[in-house]
Amino acid sequence: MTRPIRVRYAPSPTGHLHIGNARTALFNYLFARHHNGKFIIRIEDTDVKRNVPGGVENQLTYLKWLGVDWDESVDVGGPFGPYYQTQRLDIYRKYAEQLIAEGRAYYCYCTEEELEREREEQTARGETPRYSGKHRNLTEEQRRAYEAEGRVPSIRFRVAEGKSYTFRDLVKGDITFESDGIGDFVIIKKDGIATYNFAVVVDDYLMEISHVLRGEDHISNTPRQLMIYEALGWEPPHFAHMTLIVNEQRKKLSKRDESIIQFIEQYDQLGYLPEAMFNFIALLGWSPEGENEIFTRDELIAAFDADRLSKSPAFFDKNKLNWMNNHYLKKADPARVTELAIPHLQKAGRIPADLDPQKREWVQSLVALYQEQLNCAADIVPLTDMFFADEPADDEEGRAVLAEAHVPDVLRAFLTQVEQASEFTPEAIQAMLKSVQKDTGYKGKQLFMPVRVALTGQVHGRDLNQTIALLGRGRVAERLRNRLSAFA
RNA sequence: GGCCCGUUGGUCAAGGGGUUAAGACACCUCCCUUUCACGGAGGUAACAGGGGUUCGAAUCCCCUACGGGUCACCA
Repeated sequence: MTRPIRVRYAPSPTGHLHIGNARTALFNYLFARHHNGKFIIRIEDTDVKRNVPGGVENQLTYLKWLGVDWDESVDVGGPFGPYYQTQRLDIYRKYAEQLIAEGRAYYCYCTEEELEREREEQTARGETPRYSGKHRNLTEEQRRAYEAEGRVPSIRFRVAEGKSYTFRDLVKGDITFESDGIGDFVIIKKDGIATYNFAVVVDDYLMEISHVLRGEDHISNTPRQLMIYEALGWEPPHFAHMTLIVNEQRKKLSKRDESIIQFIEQYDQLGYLPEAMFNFIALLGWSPEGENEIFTRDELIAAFDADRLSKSPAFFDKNKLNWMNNHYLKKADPARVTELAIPHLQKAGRIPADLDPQKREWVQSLVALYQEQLNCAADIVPLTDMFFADEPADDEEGRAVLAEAHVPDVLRAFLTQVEQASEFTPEAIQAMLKSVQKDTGYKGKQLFMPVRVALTGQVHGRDLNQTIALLGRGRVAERLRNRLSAFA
């Protein structure tokens, strides 16, 4: 308990940084930083077939993007390396052999097909599928016979009978498993590579990990790991199993789930802010004391407390994420938001790939005008449709406004002002509308709505003076004329 | 199916024997605003069900229901 705090995030490089993994990494990071401990990233690449090229880089890149940093890993090294499990194979083998020598593990020559058949039979009988222990006590002679057949063994851990294993989970409290529910499990695969349950124990021990914070889906792995700690005579770390993140169907977020964007990279591409993602993810399965929900990274480090980890599943509420990102976006420097928005406008073909200074300034003003409405930078495209369309697209409410009898009078008076204007700034436009009010006698909604809808097609929108200024005199005059001729 | 875990407003989510049962999102009302937003102030609304234990249960225990996780030579 008094040993130094060392925690780790141990992803398998099977894909891009997933929201659930990011959460695990984040909580480990917060825990480490809160306690002035070390945060380690270890790559669990023992399933060689599933490793994908670039998987490690993507994980690290987007962790950095989120604002997470680490003390030891594959890129920065550290005193407990190597940090790729496939570079630690000899270590696992050594401990596996030790277990064999002590009778705690044994060679198993069963083939894939034999095991499969066994499982099917058990399932058919309504039993829990589990290894029968067939090769538990092979004689030396039997072993030689299998070897002669050319069969390659795996190594299985010999699970004790009639024992129970209890651990104190920092989130769930005491959890107990009976060993009888667990069959002898493989620790070294036929290909000579350690399985997850074995490698994780050896590494966590050798890397002096003090606390294991991981997803609740690992609870049922814990007794197996406890058995290995026991067999090797090692003291296990403290465990904390965090609730899963679920979708609106209350199911664990799966990578195939279409309803929720799953990867951090995608949020980056859509123009979500890293500090908003950090804040949002930190609240997934954890809650701070007090009422505030907006936190900087340092505030979260200061506030983080594993005792406040939630027991019930965390729902990934994209509405709330949007609200939170919007909150950060509103406060962000307009220049920064503009940089985020530009690629989206370019991709949509709204603005040229290389912007001249004048156009750039216009885009900056456009983004600034819409900044407080953006849930993410990509929203700029649909929100500004009417600046780029030939004609504004009228919605239903807009059509109702235009049907009012006084509309042509207002538009005509405003057109006159526009044609005579010497400048076209928001201030000038405000003055023009004031004149229209004087000339026509219409004010308030009666005045503004016809102008707004005539120019934008909608009753909702941003500040009218600025909208008109950004539209530009030419387009404004043209739209007004088109509207008026439609009335005629 | 076995084993494990969970269940507080429409949605998240605090609270772990005595509370007017927080707060956020959404929604509604009002204020600000000559339009639209932003912002501000209010409001509606919850302890899955049944048994215990207790002077007292959302909180502790048991059962039921529902939801989830896991049962690999994946991690």
